[in-house]
Amino acid sequence: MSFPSVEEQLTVIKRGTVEIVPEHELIDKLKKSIKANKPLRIKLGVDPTRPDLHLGHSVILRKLRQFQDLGHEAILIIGGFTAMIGDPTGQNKTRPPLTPEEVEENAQTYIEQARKILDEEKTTLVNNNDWLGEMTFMDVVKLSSNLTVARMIERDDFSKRYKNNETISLHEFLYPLAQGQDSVYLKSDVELGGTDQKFNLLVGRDLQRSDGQDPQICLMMPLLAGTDGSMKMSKSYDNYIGIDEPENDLYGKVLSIPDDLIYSYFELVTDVPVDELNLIKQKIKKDPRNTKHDLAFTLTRMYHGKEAAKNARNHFEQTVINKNIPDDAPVIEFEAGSTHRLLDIISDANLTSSNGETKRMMKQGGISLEEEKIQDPNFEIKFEKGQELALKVGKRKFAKLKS
RNA sequence: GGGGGGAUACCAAAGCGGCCAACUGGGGCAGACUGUAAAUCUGUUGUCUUACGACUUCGCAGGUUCGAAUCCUGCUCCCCCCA
Repeated sequence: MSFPSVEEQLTVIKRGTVEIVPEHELIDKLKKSIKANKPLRIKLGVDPTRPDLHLGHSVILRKLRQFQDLGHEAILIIGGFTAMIGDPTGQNKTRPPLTPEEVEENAQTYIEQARKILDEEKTTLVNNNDWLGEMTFMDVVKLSSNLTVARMIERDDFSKRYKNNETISLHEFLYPLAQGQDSVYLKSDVELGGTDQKFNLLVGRDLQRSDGQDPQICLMMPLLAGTDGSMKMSKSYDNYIGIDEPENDLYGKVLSIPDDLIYSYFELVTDVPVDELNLIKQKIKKDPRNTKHDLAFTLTRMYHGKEAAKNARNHFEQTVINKNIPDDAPVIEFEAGSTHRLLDIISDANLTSSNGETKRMMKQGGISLEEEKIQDPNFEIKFEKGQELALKVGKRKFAKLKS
């Protein structure tokens, strides 16, 4: 196996990266790796608490993938043990610990989704419960003597919670230690993480050093902004775009991001080659509309393939721009000659959550049949043979009524 | 160990015996507008009902009262202060 030059590798590695601590050590490691023809061990720990991966997660997974493509060894740690503690990072509450069964289940879901991004063949998968779970209380005591309380409460999240009189459970202090111990155990060369992980990543360096190892490089990626454009993408803010999302939703959601996020999305979550990024920057200025469509297309293509991406674009143009009923709308069949209240049809098809909501939407003009707004809650349809009516509920729900 | 405070709809947070299905903000939904599923503006936001109205909801279980989210008792959980 041969590696690309240090220069070439750095170009890939630094794409979108916020900080490399310290960069010169990374260069040394890369040089040594080339010389010895030995891959670097790249560590990424994931928390199996939230099994739905979104583009925010993909930032870091893609970085790991890039390392794989450069020939390095990707080690994906499922935090089976650490999930039982719960990462305090960015939390203002103590997280409820998970049971081992939940961890196992979530880990499976995680891997299934991560395989869309990683090269599965070349990924070493481990569970930190295998070694952290074996440690004795004495081991933990020794390990924790490496850190001080002062240093722990320096951390933003802890000090904020402390000031606000919010609970900090003692075991939360152990999280960074556990994560750092992973690095010691795995002898990692590089650990990836979001900028919010800096503290945890640095602890790994400390612990490795005190174990006599060459400390790992910490590589921080930015937190991807969510569809609202201000907060980081997160399921709990409901501003996320899932990688499992159906193509039409994926496409549409990407289009809903604010314009000034377009570039960072290209940089962080697409497979567009590095040397095309500058071109894209120009394009955004000239033609934000189409560039954003390109972004939506690229992402849909990455997760669903080219064909699906074309369909999604088509679907968006049809439904959102032209406000038409899409071809793939679900079909509801009725007996010819029967009469039904529109209200009941909508309820039976679960297109709204209650009759009250349906009536409200009717009143507000959100329900239309064959492009005609229906505002009478008692509106009835008498079905004739061979009839096909297009029903639109709100802006995103459609159905075809057939008899 | 001692003292104090709190639990309200998706979230935050008012209400503190009838006018409360419950102020307000966020979020959601809808309409207008737009290159957009963005921004903005407007409306709306327990269930059933065309409507009148009925029913369920304010941590849990009881009680007082013509009437309780509001008062009393017990329980569960959370937080703070002192030690």
